[in-house]
Amino acid sequence: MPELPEVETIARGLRKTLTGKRVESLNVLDSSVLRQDESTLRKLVVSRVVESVERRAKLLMLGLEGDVVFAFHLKMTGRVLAKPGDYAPGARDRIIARLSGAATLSFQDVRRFGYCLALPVEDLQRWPFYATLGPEPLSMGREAFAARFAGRKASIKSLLLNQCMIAGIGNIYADESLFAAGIHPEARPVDLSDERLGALYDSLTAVLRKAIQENGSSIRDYLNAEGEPGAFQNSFQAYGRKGQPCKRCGAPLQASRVAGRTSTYCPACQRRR
DNA sequence: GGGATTGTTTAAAT
DNA sequence: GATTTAAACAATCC
Repeated sequence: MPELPEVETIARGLRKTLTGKRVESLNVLDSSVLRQDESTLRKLVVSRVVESVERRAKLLMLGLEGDVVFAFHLKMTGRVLAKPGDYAPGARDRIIARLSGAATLSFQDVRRFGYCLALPVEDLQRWPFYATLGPEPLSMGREAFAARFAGRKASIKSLLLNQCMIAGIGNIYADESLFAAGIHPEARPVDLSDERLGALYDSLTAVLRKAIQENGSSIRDYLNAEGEPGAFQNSFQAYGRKGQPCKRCGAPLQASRVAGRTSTYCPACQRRR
């Protein structure tokens, strides 16, 4: 579930506690979350200082001393938590890093869909997933967004979820932004004016900013770096509200399968074209 | 126990 | 080749 706002919230929390601290040891409790040999990971991570904590798309990226990036993808149920130095690993922990200053980084994932990967920065652009990521929604701008989507014939929902088109959007924020803009998930950009695409951009960025303010959305698994849930799930207008009244017009929300996943929308406020 | 859940990759179709 | 669609996959929950 962690999408852009959740990963951004985690990054902000970790930045405060991990920046400037040195990785003293790494404990791999479940090697299935690795994308490389444990020895390679260890060589790239252990004994390096954490210089920065950033987010790109849904990736959490620790910038390490010596131009190395330690990246985490949380997929559905991953967590990255800042714990005290005496933290004892639990059943969900996959990787534990002990840092100077009595800090522990805990990478948890019940379902093990998530992964982590350390790379020298010069190899980042050779990582196909990273190299093909689309622009960041909060910094690309309204005109660039409209131009990028204009003329496309796939459903707007599938394009919003496509990380090559735009980075960091998942099912929650796709449904919420389409509701806010009054656009049907199956609408095709080719049928939408630049004005409507621009309005979608405004809705999308407003939803993302509000969600970041609220520390993300917690459905069942997401926690921020401090182990606290987010609050944006209390502001959902569409996601997961099938059958409940539209908060704008009162009509019952509908759900259908678009781009292979459940999409919840208001049949009255979000017309197909 | 079957269906739903999700982000990404891969394959297939257009 | 570009674009679009669909299926597959990971593991767990209810």
